[in-house]
Amino acid sequence: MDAPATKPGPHYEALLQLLRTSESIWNASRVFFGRWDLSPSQFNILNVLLGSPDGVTQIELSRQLIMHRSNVTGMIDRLEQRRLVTRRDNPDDRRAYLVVLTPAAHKLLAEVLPAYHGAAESVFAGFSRKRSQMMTGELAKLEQGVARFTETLPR
Amino acid sequence: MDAPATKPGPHYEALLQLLRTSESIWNASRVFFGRWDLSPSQFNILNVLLGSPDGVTQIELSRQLIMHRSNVTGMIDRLEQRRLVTRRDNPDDRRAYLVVLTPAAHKLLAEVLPAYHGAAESVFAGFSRKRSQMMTGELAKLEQGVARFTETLPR
DNA sequence: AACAGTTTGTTGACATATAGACCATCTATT
DNA sequence: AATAGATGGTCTATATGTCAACAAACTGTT
Repeated sequence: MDAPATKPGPHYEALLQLLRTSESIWNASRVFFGRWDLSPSQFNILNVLLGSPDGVTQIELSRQLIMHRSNVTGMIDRLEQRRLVTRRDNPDDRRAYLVVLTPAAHKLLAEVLPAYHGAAESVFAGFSRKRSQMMTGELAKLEQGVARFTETLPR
Repeated sequence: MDAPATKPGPHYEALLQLLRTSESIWNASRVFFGRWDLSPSQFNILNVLLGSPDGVTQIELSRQLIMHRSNVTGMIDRLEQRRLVTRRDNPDDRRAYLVVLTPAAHKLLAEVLPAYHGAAESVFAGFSRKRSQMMTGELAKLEQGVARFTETLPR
């Protein structure tokens, strides 16, 4: 008899389903962005940069995308090699760069973004706008629950 | 004027929120499982194996966990080094192993699982059971939408 | 039985991710 | 001004992930 001694319950089920769903979205997005030779993570970086024409420091990118700063180094390296971003010197802080999009990246995003929005619509076919809004609210609340929980953890 | 020409809409918002929420759950789970020196991915493998006492082939693991089979090789390698799983020869198919949990892994999971279920409850504090069930249903439906969409993609 | 096509696991190349150490630089306190 | 502490970016080591190519073994057809 080595069955687990605890019964999962609907909260646990929801958690697993959430992770499963997001994983399938992430995988689908990899195929989707592959048409432009982009990874989902690369797209996310470009997307953040689009909102800040004056440039964003790498540490700021790491915060917005919830990744370690050492990871940003390599991501920006590869995007720079592909001439999609440039590291601009920051006169206010000689430690930090300001990462900005190149014109080529703007052109690329002008093509990708509408397709991405369209893809979202297609995935949510059968969901009313109201239902999506409800879902966003629930997920945001759940995210707060996660944050609350994280603070109770050691380390 | 280089603002994006498309308006996102609530479906798009929900998609982004879903990805954000699941990312924060994943990060929280990394800290959580760290107490037992496990990564979330390692836990997921052990969790699947727990449900199949007769063992699971690596390709089957890759399907259930939605990862490439080449990734399973390394994951099982490391889990085997830590003596949490063993590769058992499969008489019915000499290409494939049957991966099974060691007694040590059973012991570990008996400690981790209740804590994990408890963590799920804590994260979902403020959600009724019914609401979580609703959410599971919505997410499952969304996952189907993703699958449908994926089939429309080239490649 | 022989063959073609498929499937399983491994390998190598690479991208993406964390963590820690390190240096240069910034900030605050004295 | 000097210095102590914090911060930004990089580097190394390692884990996790994809993909393509390969060998061994399986399956179905003839």
